[in-house]
Amino acid sequence: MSVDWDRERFTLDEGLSRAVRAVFVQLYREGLIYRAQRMVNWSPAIRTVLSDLEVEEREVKSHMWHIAYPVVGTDERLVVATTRPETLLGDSAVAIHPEDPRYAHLHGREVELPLTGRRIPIILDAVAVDPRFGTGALKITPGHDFSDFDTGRRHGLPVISILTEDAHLAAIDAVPPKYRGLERYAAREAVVKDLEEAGLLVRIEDHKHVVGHCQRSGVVVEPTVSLQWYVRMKPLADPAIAAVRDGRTAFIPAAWEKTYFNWMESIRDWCISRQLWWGHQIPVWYCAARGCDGMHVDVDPPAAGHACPKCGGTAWKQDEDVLDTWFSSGLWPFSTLGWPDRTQALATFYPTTVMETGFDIIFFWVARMMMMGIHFMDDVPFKTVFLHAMVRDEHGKKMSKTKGNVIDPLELVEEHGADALRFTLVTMAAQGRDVKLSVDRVKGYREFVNKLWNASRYGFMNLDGFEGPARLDGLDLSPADKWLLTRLHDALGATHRAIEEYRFNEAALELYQFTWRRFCDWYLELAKGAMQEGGERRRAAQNVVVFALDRILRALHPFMPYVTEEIWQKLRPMLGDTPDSIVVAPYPTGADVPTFPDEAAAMDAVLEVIGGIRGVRSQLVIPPGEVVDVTLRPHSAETAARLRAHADDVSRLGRVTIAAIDEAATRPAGAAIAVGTVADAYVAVGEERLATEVRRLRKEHEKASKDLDQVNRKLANEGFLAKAKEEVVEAEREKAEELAASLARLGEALRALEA
RNA sequence: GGGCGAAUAGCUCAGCCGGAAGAGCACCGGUCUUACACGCCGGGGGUCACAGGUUCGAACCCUGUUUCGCCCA
Repeated sequence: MSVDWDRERFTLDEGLSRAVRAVFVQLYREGLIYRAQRMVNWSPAIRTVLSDLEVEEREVKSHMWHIAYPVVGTDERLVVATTRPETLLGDSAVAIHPEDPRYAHLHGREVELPLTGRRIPIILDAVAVDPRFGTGALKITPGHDFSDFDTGRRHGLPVISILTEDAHLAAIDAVPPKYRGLERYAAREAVVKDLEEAGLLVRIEDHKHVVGHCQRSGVVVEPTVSLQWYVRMKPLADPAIAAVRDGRTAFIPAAWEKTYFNWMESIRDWCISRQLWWGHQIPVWYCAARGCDGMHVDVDPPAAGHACPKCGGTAWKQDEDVLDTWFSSGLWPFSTLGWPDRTQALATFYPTTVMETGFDIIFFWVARMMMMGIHFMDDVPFKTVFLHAMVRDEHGKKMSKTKGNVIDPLELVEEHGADALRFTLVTMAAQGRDVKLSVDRVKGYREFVNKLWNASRYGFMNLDGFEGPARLDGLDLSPADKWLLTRLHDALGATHRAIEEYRFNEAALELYQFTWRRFCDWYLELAKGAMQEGGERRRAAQNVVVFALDRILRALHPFMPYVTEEIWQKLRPMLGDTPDSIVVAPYPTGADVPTFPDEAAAMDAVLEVIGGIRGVRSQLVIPPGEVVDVTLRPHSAETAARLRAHADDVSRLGRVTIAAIDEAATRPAGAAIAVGTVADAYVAVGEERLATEVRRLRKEHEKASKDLDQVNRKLANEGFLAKAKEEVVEAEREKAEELAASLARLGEALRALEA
């Protein structure tokens, strides 16, 4: 799968722009777009309104100022608590709870608004006022607070906007001249100072509260009343909810569907106009005649001489605002394919298959594509939404420039390589979890890249005289070859399945384990024998190496693109007919790799014996340079035959000389005993090491004994025998037999040594 | 305040339909064996946050608690 760059698009391209206008006009005509005067989030930094989603709530340490408002006609003072003292200049009322006995006598009275000389009413409001919170009295500033705006509407209070669009105090009657032109925080200081001097500041408390910040600029958002365009969301959201509920679109990981539902079901209308200089200008033209509110809403501007339906005027002025960028992004799945024209591309590619993106824009983008796609195309925009993990810093924090905790991927690439970084990200991106990027792991996987390179190098070094193309038929494949091919088949199958299920980390780890643990650690070591031997054995090993490398490289390519392409290009001459680049080579599924289950199992037995010998050597501290005698005692004639066939491999990889392979062999003097499930190995370590060997065997004996007890307890449990699945019981029985046999031989070995 | 998720080896993380715990790094011992010391061989290390429950059997399912993270108000 690769990118079709011919289809690269920018949302401000002409075609997409036409789609945006067409959508706006249709939604307007359907009554789904409307214009309204409301309280909005205003960013004084970039001087535009923001949608709810663009506002980031953050907890900030601030203060709660308690301010006394003198009650008109009495000596009393009504104390209100506020986090924004400067906004008192725009207060329209003070609210108390109608049933609060403390204030019952104040019903119907007025207070004098400090610093202004204005009088404002005391109103009764059971919705906004919680008598248990603070002083039970609340200043109402409908021009600068969401909740106060609603309260103001309930009581018909005037809305006073005291701030300019860059959050300075405005030159209006409500604002005393001395404060005009002050920035909002400077105004706060001035107001607090003046209140204190006037004796109206009762006290200041420390207070933590949540404040909206502009996502883009970081400044505190200013709630402001203004006239904006909105999309009515519910009629669009309902079908989009249904589409996910009935499985027409599925989220992976599925847990995100909850997030989607949660938001969609409590969706609010979307403010789409923005006061920015760039973007899609709103396709609405207003009649320029004074006092006329005629409008022209269309894909194209009014033609010359087009008369206003209300006043007959012919002068028009387009709305200066532009649309929220997500408005055009929401059309992406069909606007990029030529909509509103019914193009061939649209017919071919819509609905699309997979949408891959970050969970942080499920609301911004995914949900809106769903809504717009269903509304305008009558079908979902994609069948699957795959949400990848998000890379966080080592402490799990979201990286951000303002926090300064960004790990620059280019630096990591510089240090460890692009392949290592990509592979690390894939292995760490388990479904539903975020990635805490660990540099140590990148280092670790860089070594994997290096390992692959060296393994290939070894392969090429042994290919002199090899003609190609690599093939598996007509060869005298050794058990080691067959073992490798069988394991390759399984690994590729497991990898392929994992990819199909979007478990990319499992796919990558499967290939890592196979490549390093099986291909490099075992097969290439085993193949050294064949390579040295020459003849047919060498020819078989060469073919298998080339065949396996080709599959490994192709399978790893999506995870380590550079090194795999580099090596693969060197391999190509030995592969016969291939595409020019690994990028377009078919992805291996393992289906075409032959398997030999019996030989593979036989080989595993041989590997177990080698492992046993190595374990004894290492634990008794016999240096690798020291080649020692070993006598093998297979537990069956079958194993005996296998070990004879692989005697060379056993001696080379175990660094031993095989003295005998005999089912009736007994321990020679001075030998340690590697007890295995298929064979025991008597390793000549010398009398001086036997004391250590006794300790080692005792430990093994103890462990086997403990394991056996556990299994036996299970098998003695009637509930287990009655209710567990048959194959589980059978597996436990086999385990018990194996352990009992090992235990017996370990006991025998110990007695022999202790005698 | 509501919702979602996490807690597993010293660190970073896997662990599928419930059958007795895995990787990478780090650590310890041995080793420059003719692809690779960025390597090879071997080893130690876990009360799966806590408390209950369901089950023959729980890291996994249920309930509660604690801590942390994210989203929404």
